[in-house]
Amino acid sequence: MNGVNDVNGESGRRGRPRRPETDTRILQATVELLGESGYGALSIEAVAARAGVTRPTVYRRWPDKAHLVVDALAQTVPVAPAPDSGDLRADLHDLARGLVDRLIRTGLARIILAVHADSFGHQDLAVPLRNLYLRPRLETITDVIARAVDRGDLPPHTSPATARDLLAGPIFYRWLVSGDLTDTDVEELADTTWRALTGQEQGP
Amino acid sequence: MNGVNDVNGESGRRGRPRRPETDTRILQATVELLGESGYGALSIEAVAARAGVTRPTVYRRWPDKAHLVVDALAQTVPVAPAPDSGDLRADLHDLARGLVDRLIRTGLARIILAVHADSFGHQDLAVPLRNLYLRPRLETITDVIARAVDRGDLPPHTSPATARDLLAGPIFYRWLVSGDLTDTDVEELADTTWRALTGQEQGP
Amino acid sequence: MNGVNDVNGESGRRGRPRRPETDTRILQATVELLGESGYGALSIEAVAARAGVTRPTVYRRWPDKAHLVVDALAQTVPVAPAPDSGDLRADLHDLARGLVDRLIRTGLARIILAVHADSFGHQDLAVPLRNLYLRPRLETITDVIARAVDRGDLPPHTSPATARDLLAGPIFYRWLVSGDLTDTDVEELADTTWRALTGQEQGP
Amino acid sequence: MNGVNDVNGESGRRGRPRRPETDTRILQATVELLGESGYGALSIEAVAARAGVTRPTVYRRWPDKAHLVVDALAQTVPVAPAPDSGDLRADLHDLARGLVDRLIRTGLARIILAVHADSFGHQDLAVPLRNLYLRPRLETITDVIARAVDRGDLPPHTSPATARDLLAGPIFYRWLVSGDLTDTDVEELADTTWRALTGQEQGP
DNA sequence: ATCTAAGCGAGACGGTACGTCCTGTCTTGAG
DNA sequence: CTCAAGACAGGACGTACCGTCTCGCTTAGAT
Repeated sequence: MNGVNDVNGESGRRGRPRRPETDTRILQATVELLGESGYGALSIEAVAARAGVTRPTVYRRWPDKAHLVVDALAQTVPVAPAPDSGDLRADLHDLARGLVDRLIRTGLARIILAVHADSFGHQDLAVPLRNLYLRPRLETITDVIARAVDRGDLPPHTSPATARDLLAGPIFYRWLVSGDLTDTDVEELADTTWRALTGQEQGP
Repeated sequence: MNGVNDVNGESGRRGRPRRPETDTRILQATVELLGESGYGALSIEAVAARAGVTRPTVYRRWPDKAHLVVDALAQTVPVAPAPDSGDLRADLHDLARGLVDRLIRTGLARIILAVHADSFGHQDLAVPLRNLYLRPRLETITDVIARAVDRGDLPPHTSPATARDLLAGPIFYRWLVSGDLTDTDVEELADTTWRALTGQEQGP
Repeated sequence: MNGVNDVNGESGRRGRPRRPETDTRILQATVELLGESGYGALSIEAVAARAGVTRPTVYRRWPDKAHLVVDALAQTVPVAPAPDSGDLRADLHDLARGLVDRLIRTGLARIILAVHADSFGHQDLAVPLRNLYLRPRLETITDVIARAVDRGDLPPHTSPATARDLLAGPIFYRWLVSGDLTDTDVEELADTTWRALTGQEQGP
Repeated sequence: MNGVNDVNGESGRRGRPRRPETDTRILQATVELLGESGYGALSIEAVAARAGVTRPTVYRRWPDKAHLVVDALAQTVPVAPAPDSGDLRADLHDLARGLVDRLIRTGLARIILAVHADSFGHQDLAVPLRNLYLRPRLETITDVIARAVDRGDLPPHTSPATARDLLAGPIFYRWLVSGDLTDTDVEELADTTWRALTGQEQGP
């Protein structure tokens, strides 16, 4: 639960304790620099300088750039609360807008993509990324679906995971291949997913 | 149509002409190294060495790693032919399997993701990536949809682009968040999309 | 007499003739750039660019930087006329001032030093440098001495070459080790040499 | 006294200390390569390779080739002891032979000339060159002169600096313009200088 | 109160790669 | 044959980071 960083892992209590402020400053610097220049251009050197810390101090806590970034994302990006208006269609639109506003428009999606691309095949990175970062955020969506099933707004055999992929997948894919995403696009895609899930008369 | 690399662009034919073989060797080396170690770890240095060429020779043709990789992808990854069995469901399954077999299982998807993450905000890179690489490959999917609409297998107001996002989006999204993709997953997601498009009784 | 450069040496009259203007422009550019940034920083590339010519055109005429510079110096730096006032002391002062004004103060001495340092051991360079550049300039001095011997102002066994070294050597040496040379220094050194040659009462 | 290189200069003793061996190895390699191919052809790259060190390690200590070479000369070329036979004429011959044997015949003079040519106008280079390298070596000569004045072998108003220039200047000048120097030349020039200083019957 | 282990800033170090510049040679097409 | 243009192999430039290491100093809990 406490990230990739050991934070005085089980072993240690002897010796001078780490200043907790140092952790914060490094993560803060990481987030700032990610926002300014992206994952590829991020260097440990720059993070350390921005945090007013030396490189070894960073390496004492995180083994490399990727692990550092995962922690920075996990501890910095807030998990949005799951919408619960009682109306599935409204909730889906809410979720869709949330994805766009909090991930795509802020540039976060780009960073996460880069970390993902870097992490494939590195289990020590991909696993924490999924557990720390993704899981709680994905659950926001599956919770909404599960509640709709409970309410009877969706058929009982509806798979929350598949429904989630049906909502978020097309949005990210559209963004990826077109490079842009208008509000109308998002509305339309959310509606299409809602119709697909509920079996309303066809679109798109 | 001739890539990011100028290939003796408009300017003329004066001076010693470029050896066309050199282009090929560099792109070939790029593809090989991408496959071996991914986009992040790719260095121009290594590409040049593998191609039996000096670094300046590479820089004469492509301004940086990203542009080089875009060209390498565009000229190397084959565009799969659009399936045309006459049966939409079969075609969709075919397309879905194709995405997985040719992009995800080969590691290409990971590379494309990395290039994308690098390219956002760099129009000189993102635009060629979309025009040279993505567009022809996306058309394979929209062609299948358009033909199904013509045949009357899909409602006439069906948007090929949206249908495309509905098919490919969930697959990539699932792969992204779970890190893996079984054949069953793919079948199920393709079926869900088919049902959503045709309005068959609901899943998933 | 025609320098290191072949200037359509004996062999050629067939084919398109060389534009003589090109020779001039290249030498001119060389002298300018030498003055601006010295011998070490001079590049054939820059010479060609300044002369509005391509690199191979330069290489067709001179095999390398050193040969080019020797020719540029020989054809550009004027040979000062030998002073002949009838008074040896005045002539020596004149020569000394000339060395300082035309070589040291203009930066030429520095360039010649660099070429010399580069040329040692390269006979194909050192020989033309001495024959084309140095010899005519050294003769200005030995001529003055020889005339003074003829006039009886100096003992008949005076060696013009040694006398020359006794005049010019200390001046250059002083400049070399102190980095600067005041008018008084020069006067004093010239006087010392005059006294040494004529056997006047001792200094310095 | 400690060269152009900081050698953990005033700033302090924090951080991992430099291996002193590294300094030595780099200077050693510099001297060797200077001897093999001269100043112009010397590259930091080659020095680093020969010293078994990487380029950045060299640049950490010296800003460029010229500074490196100045230190290499200063720390490597021994200062010859001043001759003190009690006989001025013998001492002058001794000094002259020393100049030729230790500077000209070893190729050192050529290197020093090249550094000088490079250093003019660069005070940060010319000043250390004079202070570290030249000054102690020039003093060998002026000491001899000063002692001769004390002994009464030279007139009391004799300027040691001028006398020094009168001895060394002609020798270097002769070497420079003729490219060679026989033992007889040197003897003759030293004698000429001795006569000039003491006012013996004239030569040359 | 001392001991001892760790944190930490500082900076050296061997490396790899960067992107640029220049060298000297070559290949083409035009004059 | 000249010449402009420009490709090419090669080599060096000076810089930026990497990840590791060795210092001296500081900060604490354990003794």
